[in-house]
Parts: sequence; structure tokens; C-alpha cells
Amino acid sequence: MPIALSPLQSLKLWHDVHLDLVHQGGDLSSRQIAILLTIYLEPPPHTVRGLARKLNVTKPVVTRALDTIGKLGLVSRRRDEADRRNVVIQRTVAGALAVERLGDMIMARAKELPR
Amino acid sequence: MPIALSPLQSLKLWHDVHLDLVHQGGDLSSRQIAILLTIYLEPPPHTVRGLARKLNVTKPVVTRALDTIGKLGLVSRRRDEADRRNVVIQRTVAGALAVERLGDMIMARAKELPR
DNA sequence: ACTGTTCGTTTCGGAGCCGTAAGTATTCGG
DNA sequence: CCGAATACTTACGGCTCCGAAACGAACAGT
Repeated sequence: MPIALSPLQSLKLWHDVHLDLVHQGGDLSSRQIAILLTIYLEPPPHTVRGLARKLNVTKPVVTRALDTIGKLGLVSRRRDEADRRNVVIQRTVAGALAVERLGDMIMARAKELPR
Repeated sequence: MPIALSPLQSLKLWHDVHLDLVHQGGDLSSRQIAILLTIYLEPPPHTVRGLARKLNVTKPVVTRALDTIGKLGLVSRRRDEADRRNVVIQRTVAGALAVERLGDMIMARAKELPR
């Protein structure tokens, strides 16, 4: 059976998690979140143009987002030695941990929802 | 029974919805989302200081967020005639519609999750 | 080896949000 | 009434992000 979630429950979940995120500080934009989660949920390798295409944004947006979340230690970059024009985006321990924490937070909030 | 959502499912849901949000453009920050949903999900009346306290942010942040989402027509403000220092934040038709659309989007993505 | 293409980054001016502090209006207390 | 308290807004300087265009490096075809 599919995951059953009413519109109202959906909104409350969204609200509660965003409240948690605001409380704990350290904001990322929607784009940055989308990029981060794509890197950690979809199979590698990830490149700048691949992410740009998937999100339907320009490449500079991806470059800058990677600058930001890279500075936070959540991802790293490496030249592709096979084709040195490419940059391969790699996961990091800190990033995996942060993503895991987010998943736990959402799950916990989902568990608390009124039904 | 509670809403059952594994950490991985939670993350995929977060990812998918953020992808939708980025695609459709019109970004709001986490704070703005938290404020907007608080206004539409919790019982009125809502004031600047009430929202500031709940989100644990300063009042100017709330004022500016209201400026922004107000300019989008998603909320409106009115002086409280009983105590004219207060500003009461009111829901709008456009705002209710936008929130409803968000709820539907999240619900649809939840329904598609692998289980 | 030249020419054109691909890939990622950098640069530019502009717009938005932040935190702190000051400012305006209204109400409360003695 | 008049000073203190409350509620919200505005002002200021700083930081981040944006879109568009230009750029440098690496590759591909001929």
C-alpha cells in the first residue's frame, strides 16, 4: 500500500520540520537542499551539468551552491581524470551524517502527526 | 497507528518536493515557509511578536518576511483596533490556495514513494 | 594542428535577507 | 498626566545569492 498522508497532515509535517530547521539555524536554500539530497540519494557519479539539468537551473547556480555546501564540508569536488573537463561531486562523512540527521528529524515529526 | 515513514522515505519525500519547488520557481526561505504555514495551520489571531516567539527569531525578521509574502498577496496585515499597537496578520484567498497546492504536492509525492 | 565544442568557473551589477540599533506610535501605571 | 513599557517598523552595514555573459582548460573531429 502507498504512503497515506492527507493534505493537512502533509502541511503539518512540512510546517513542523521547517520549524525545527529554523530553530536549529544553519539555513540552506531550496536549491541547495535539492542539490544536496540529489547527491546523497541518487547513484553517482554527479557532475555540475547533470545537477543543473536535473534541477533545471544554470550551471553557475550549481557551482555556487557547491561552493557553499562544500565550505560546510557536506560535499567535496574532484577532477575526473578520465575527462579532465568534468568535476565529480563526492559525498563526505559530515554530509552523510547531516543528511541522516535530517531524515531522522522528518521521520520523528511524521510519527507525531495526528491521524 | 502513527504515520509510518522510514528515514530513507522521509529523505526521498523531502528531495522530491524540493525538486518540485525549485522547478516551479518562486522560492521562499525556510523562515518564510515556517511563518506562512504557522499562519494557515494554527488558530488565529497571529501577531508579529507571537510569530517571532514561536520561531525564536527577532521581530524585524517577521516584519520583513511579512513584507515579502504580503507583496506576493499570500497574507495581509491589519491594525488591531482594540490595541492599536498590535498588528493582526490575516489569511488571504491567494494564500489559502497556495498553501493548499503545497499540501497537494506533498501528498502526491508521498503517494509515489517506494515502500 | 587547427577549429569548434563542451565543461566548469569567474565576473559584473543588482536584489534580498540578516542582525543590531534606533525610531514611531500606543498603552499602562502611579 | 507623564515616564516607562510594549508593539511594530525603519535604517544601516554586511553577507549571500541571482542571471547573463565572458573566460580558460580540455577534448573531438578532420
